[in-house]
Amino acid sequence: MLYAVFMSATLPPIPAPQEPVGEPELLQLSAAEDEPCLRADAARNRAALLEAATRLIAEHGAAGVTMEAVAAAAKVGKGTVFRRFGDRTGLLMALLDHSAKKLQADFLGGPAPLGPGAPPLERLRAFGVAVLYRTHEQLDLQLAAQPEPTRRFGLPPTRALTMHVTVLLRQLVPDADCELLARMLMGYLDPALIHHLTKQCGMPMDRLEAGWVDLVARVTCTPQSR
Amino acid sequence: MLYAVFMSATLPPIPAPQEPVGEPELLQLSAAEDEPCLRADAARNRAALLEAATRLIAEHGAAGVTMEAVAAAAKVGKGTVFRRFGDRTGLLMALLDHSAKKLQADFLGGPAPLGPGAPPLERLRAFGVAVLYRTHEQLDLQLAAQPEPTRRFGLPPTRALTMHVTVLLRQLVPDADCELLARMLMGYLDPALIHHLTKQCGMPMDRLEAGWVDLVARVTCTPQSR
DNA sequence: ACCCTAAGCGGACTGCGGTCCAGTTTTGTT
DNA sequence: AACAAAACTGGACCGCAGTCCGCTTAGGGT
Repeated sequence: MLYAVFMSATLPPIPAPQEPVGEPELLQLSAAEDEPCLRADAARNRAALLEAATRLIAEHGAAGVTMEAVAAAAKVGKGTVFRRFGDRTGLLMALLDHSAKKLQADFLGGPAPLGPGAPPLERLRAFGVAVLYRTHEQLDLQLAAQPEPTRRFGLPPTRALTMHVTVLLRQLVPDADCELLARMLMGYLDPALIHHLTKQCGMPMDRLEAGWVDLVARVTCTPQSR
Repeated sequence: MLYAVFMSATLPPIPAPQEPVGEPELLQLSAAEDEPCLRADAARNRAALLEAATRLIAEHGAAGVTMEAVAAAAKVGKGTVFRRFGDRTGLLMALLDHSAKKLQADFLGGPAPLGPGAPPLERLRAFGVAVLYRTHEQLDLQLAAQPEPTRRFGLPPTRALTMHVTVLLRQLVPDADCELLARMLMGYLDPALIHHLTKQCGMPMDRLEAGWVDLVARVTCTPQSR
């Protein structure tokens, strides 16, 4: 289960500080393909680093993942870690990459009700529930991987999800401001919020799930509220 | 305009790491009253620190506010800053304290449509718009003051706002899960989101405002969508 | 006016994220 | 096989948030 992860890449080798674009642009499905084949040794080190990070998380929780520790555990210099992943957040996101890709594949081409084939409303419901549980499973990692507020919404994975929701919404409520609505719905799925509601307020997941369904119903002005 | 700010306190002198409570508890209006009268010198230093911080922000932006720099500018030891404000976030939040208190007073006891006296729906609309613009005015500070994800939702100011929305919602849609709905609506007002939409996507504030009104309409199942 | 104690103070110290660059390895070219 | 450019490496180095602890001082009690 691990090795697939180690081989998939997310970030450009040297992520030049990319200026955010003013216009929402076309869906950038596979945000990867940024790795124009690493040099042999680099690839090896990359895998070693991800493996080390995984081990450290398992042992000391996501909080215990120090860049220096990961470097040491992978028997590699600190600079190498940064060169490969840009920063701490980048490393952690690389660990989430596998599951992110899978989710994306599921709702883009997987079986109904998540994938195409089901009516939009059902897909939207299923989407929220799927994200909800995925996030719940990986809470600590998701939280630790949260970048500084300024970048939170610009990252490829988030944008892909938001875009998907936007598209579904456009089918359901064509004459609303679907971009805003989508952003909003995504807010409900924010890892930090899920953490707060479940861990700090003690809400069970069913309630969050029901909340999502209800929310979708309200936003789309569908009946069946609760 | 400045001095009122410097005199109002927000944080307990030595903020013991408070465990978050499992139960949502009663509205804790004035989250202050935590300062059981500082010693004269301490109060003086506190004011000096806030003033220094304000100056630094004006000169170098919120990003340039280093704890050491603030301490130096206020001619005070670094330890003093931390003792007084707990951490960087605490210091920045103290700077926002004044405007937070004002907002709170406005919707708790101020004139309609924000305060009591207007029907709940109007109040809710007005509330969102008010928060929207307040946040927009202080964007950099608000962003910089954003705590780590784990604490984002537990802080007194946020809780007060959420509670207010919850109460309004209960009047509007009594048999919905108003807590979740409120949390959701608050998500739309997240400083990070506002920053992203306005600064990175170039949306004008009117659109966000319209988005809020529409959102409220949908969530409460009121007509007048758009 | 003096003293005693708790509150406050400051700056040395630690740990981590992130940068830098001189040196090394890989890979394509002739 | 030899070479040169490009890519990668490692660890010294920097700045900042946050901690710690011995010293100072305010201010109530007598």
